[in-house]
Amino acid sequence: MMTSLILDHFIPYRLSVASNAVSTRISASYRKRFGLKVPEWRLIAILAEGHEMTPLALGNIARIDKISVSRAAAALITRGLVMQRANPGDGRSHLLSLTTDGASLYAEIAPAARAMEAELLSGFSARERAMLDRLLRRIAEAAESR
Amino acid sequence: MMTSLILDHFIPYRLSVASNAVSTRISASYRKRFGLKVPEWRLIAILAEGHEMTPLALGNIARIDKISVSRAAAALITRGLVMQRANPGDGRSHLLSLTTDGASLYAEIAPAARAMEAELLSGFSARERAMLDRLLRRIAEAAESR
DNA sequence: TCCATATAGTTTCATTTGCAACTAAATTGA
DNA sequence: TCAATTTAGTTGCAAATGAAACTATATGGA
Repeated sequence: MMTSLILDHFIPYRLSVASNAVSTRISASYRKRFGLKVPEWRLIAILAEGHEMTPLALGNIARIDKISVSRAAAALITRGLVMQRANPGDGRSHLLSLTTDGASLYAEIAPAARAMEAELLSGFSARERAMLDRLLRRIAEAAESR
Repeated sequence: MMTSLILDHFIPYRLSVASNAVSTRISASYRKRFGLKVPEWRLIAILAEGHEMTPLALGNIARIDKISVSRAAAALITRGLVMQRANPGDGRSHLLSLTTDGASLYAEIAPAARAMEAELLSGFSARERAMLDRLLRRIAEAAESR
């Protein structure tokens, strides 16, 4: 295929193409198999660690803005996957955690997610995976600073 | 910051975070300084190579679906940055190219884009940049296949 | 204490995006 | 040759996203 010189080695473009390709495949799978959107899946994955958490804390960890956290949390609560209780330390927010249904769903999704990742990275050596992980962290950090 | 174990080293997540961070910064800049959305910028960058091209060809190179190509091209034509002529080989499509205004705009944006990329990658060695480029290509290819 | 300001989270509204249906031209094959 | 199918591109409509306004609580300082 023909390629545009400037775009072709332009890292922001490469990043976008790679991210879209990966995200399209994986999010379609979350959606089809479990009825979850990406932000919902992220909240579940974080809450699965077992710590109660406010929407704000969740958003910070998941890198999701507060509006999306609010919507994702509302959807998960409606589905009975997440529950909330009053936050004793701050009346403006609630503490969120997984229900047993949420935990069961996570137990199903997590292996599927790992399998998809493994398939995606099947051509990569352990060194290459680690390198990719580190480079992505660094570039995200650089982009977020300032 | 606290991190979620499974998410933290999950490559699709890292990819999404990095891409969003980079894209947010860069696209805000395209938008503010030149009034261009990302797909519009991509079409311009490709057409700046000098070859007339159908929307289909543009979309394939830019990795943009045909609807977005159509909308981006329409916006660029309205702004007088891109022109079209009948495609002698196929009456269903047109051949697109930059106008002189489009070329001038590109001449302004390209250095700005390169500068932003340079800033973003200022902490990366040449080897690391090349590695990132290659790893991103490979993972996109893996995600797109099948 | 109590007012002013800041923060957490939600809701509303406008914009963006994406799918599906559509038009028009090209291709295939009987 | 001409009907059936495929392909290029656009448009209309519905869903998703994001910004700004809003509610409720918390915090900081006179």
